Amino acid sequence: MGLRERKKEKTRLALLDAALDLFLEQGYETTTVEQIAGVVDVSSRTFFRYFSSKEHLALWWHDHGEEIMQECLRDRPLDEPPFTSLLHCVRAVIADMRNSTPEDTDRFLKVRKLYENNPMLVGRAVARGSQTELRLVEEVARRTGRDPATDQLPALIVGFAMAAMRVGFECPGQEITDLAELTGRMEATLVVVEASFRPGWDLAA
Amino acid sequence: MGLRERKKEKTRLALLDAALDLFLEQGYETTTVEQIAGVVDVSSRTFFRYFSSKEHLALWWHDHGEEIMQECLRDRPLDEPPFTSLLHCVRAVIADMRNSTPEDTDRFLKVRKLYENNPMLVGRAVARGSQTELRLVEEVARRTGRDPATDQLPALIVGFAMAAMRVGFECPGQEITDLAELTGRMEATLVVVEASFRPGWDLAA
DNA sequence: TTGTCATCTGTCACTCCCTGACATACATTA
DNA sequence: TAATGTATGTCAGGGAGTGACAGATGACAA
Repeated sequence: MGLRERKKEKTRLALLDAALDLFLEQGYETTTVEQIAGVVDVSSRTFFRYFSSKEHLALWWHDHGEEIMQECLRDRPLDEPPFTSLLHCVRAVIADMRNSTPEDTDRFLKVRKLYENNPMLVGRAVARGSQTELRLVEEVARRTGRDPATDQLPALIVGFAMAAMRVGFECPGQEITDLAELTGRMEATLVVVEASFRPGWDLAA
Repeated sequence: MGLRERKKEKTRLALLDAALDLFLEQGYETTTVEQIAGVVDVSSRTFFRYFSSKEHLALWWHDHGEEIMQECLRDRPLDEPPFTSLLHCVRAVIADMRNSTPEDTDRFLKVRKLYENNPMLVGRAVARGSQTELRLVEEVARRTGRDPATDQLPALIVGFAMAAMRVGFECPGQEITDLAELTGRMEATLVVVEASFRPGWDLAA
């Protein structure tokens, strides 16, 4: 990896960290792009070359998680019930969080705190991930031989799985200072979810 | 109702209709507030006095639906399982759509079409409704004697119910020109949802 | 009818988000 | 070291959204 790429990555992470800290200090809305760029000593224009929008920063982990889910889904056996597959994908996201660097660990916790302070950001994450969600629906439909145009079940399966992941990640109203605590809660949520559905519901006629 | 209020309501609806038509004709992003205001012959400043944002227009039905859900939940018997209560609330929203004026009927169909063309707007709706969703979680927790801070079940219950409503309303990839078709699909989705959960899951220990 | 009062509206000026274009500075590679 | 490609800063500008102020228009009482 050349000097150029190293510098880019460094700037990218510096922007991300500066933004997360400012968001938590003085609020998401009141923090301007100019401020964030100022901390890292780059121009606002450069900021937008690294992150397509201010939102993009706050939704950093979400983008990453969606990639993992898509990859993971492709690797699941075809005869596995689709909802089970998706919960495996959520667990893959959790595993990735567990295997992350200490720096990324801090970022996960900060993002969670940010979501707690700004619940609307969760919705913005849904908005940003709408394309991915559609692709997941397509994939689930393909794997189960269903037509997503006339059959809402694939959309329901994906919708429920994503809702489960969000609820697990948010942990509203709790002081969470440890990644293990966060991932533990996410796991616990998945266990509750698994016990909530009727066996075979995601393969119903 | 005085002339003043009638004029206001007229302007409000004119803005809404002009916006929906423009959104469907030339796209949501490319339509400017100035254009919408221009059609109705008011200033952009006045537009923002009627709708707090451009998004607010597109999310008109969503705001309305959330109000109904909150009211409805309060009227449900306390001994009813919470998820069942919420599905009743969704049905109250559907009933309201069925009882709406022909003008509102057109608007429902246009909004649905708009969501189909711009899936990210669904997420924006989630973002806008995040406060309401939190209140629903609080209410479900209160009614079931749970602590939303340590117990994710209330959040899951609400998350699943809202996901069900969204999936039913979206009807991705389908030509829908009739309100009865739309409400029928939403009902059908709810029936699928009701059959998917294990009895008593929303009261689990 | 008229005058007063409340409210609605338009204009203006402003901040912030975000983008395209262009010139410059820098890293890479030969 | 020279040539090339990429990253950055500056500048200009559009669109969303807001605060302040003045003028227009309904509401209402005398």
